[in-house]
Amino acid sequence: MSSAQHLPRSQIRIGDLARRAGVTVATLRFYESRELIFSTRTSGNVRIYPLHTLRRVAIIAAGQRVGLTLTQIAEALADLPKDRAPSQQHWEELSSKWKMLVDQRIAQLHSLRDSLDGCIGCGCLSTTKCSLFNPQDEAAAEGPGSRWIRNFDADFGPHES
Amino acid sequence: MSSAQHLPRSQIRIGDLARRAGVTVATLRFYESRELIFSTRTSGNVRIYPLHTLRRVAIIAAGQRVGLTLTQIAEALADLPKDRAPSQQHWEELSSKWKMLVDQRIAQLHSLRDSLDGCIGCGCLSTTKCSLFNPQDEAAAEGPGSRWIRNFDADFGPHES
DNA sequence: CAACAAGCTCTAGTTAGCTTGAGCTCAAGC
DNA sequence: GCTTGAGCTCAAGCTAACTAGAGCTTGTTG
Repeated sequence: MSSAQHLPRSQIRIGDLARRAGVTVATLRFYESRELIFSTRTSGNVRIYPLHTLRRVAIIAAGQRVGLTLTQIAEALADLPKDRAPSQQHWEELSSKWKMLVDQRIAQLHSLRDSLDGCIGCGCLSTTKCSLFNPQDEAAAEGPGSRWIRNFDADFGPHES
Repeated sequence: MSSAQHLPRSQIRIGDLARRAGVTVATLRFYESRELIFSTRTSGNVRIYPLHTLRRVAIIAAGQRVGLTLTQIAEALADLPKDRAPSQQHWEELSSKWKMLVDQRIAQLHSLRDSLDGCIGCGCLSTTKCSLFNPQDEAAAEGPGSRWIRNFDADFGPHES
């Protein structure tokens, strides 16, 4: 089971896929368990991936870069054919969608930056007055670890400390 | 231990703090365990926070919005006085630093978007030519290949701030 | 034929940021 | 004097995306 001499060029075993895709074999098995990629097995139960899985893994990485969770990526990938490389049209749809998400995220960060800008001179940090603490851009809480600001319902009261 | 009649206005119990800050009491206790906020105790072991803790919590939320981890936020907060509200200068320093981080992040997203832009018209999905997919694939030849995606976010960290 | 590399499954651990729940105390009100 | 509500501690659980390790199989090679 070492070098893939007997495999058609269009197929690849997990170790080679991992090396070429730049992830670990464990990650690939994990992706497979999450149904992001698919394999067949040899008689000896060894995973065999179609070569274009390489592309799928690349798309997964791209999706993560965009800020999507694996679940969201899985949904996107579900629209792609499992048995061959995605067509140009497939990819165009996906990448335009993702581009829009990046654009949105950029816009959010711009408004966050503006808030910080405003705050620098201000320093009030008032939950009622300060734009930093009153974002109008309802945000997609992104990943674990980064909750978006929540609504501060009250101000600091009549007697600011 | 119900309504805070007997507390000075400058102090606040955890329940009220939670309500006014828009987080749960559990979260506040968690923040305290992480040394992001501090309390004294009554004879009955009840936490008493200085009122300006409200501001500290607001700053924590702002830091999260910027994309910092609680550890990074704790470092930033360590420069603020524990016993009173931060001065305007404190806040100016903090918010300018954070603004720079947001700017960096925006720049990163811009380059990501440019990659996607390039990819949309291209559709090649070529692992050799496409700037978005450019792992060390295909030219699988070892050697200093393209650094890619996965290290993209790596330098948004606390390293020296 | 034995060694060894590559694969396999399954379970558990990691980090971050909380959340949930059990079980207990304390002070006030009816 | 008992219920109620707010608090307390400690422990465990959760989600995401993996990582690590034990223990076993498979298949090629010297």
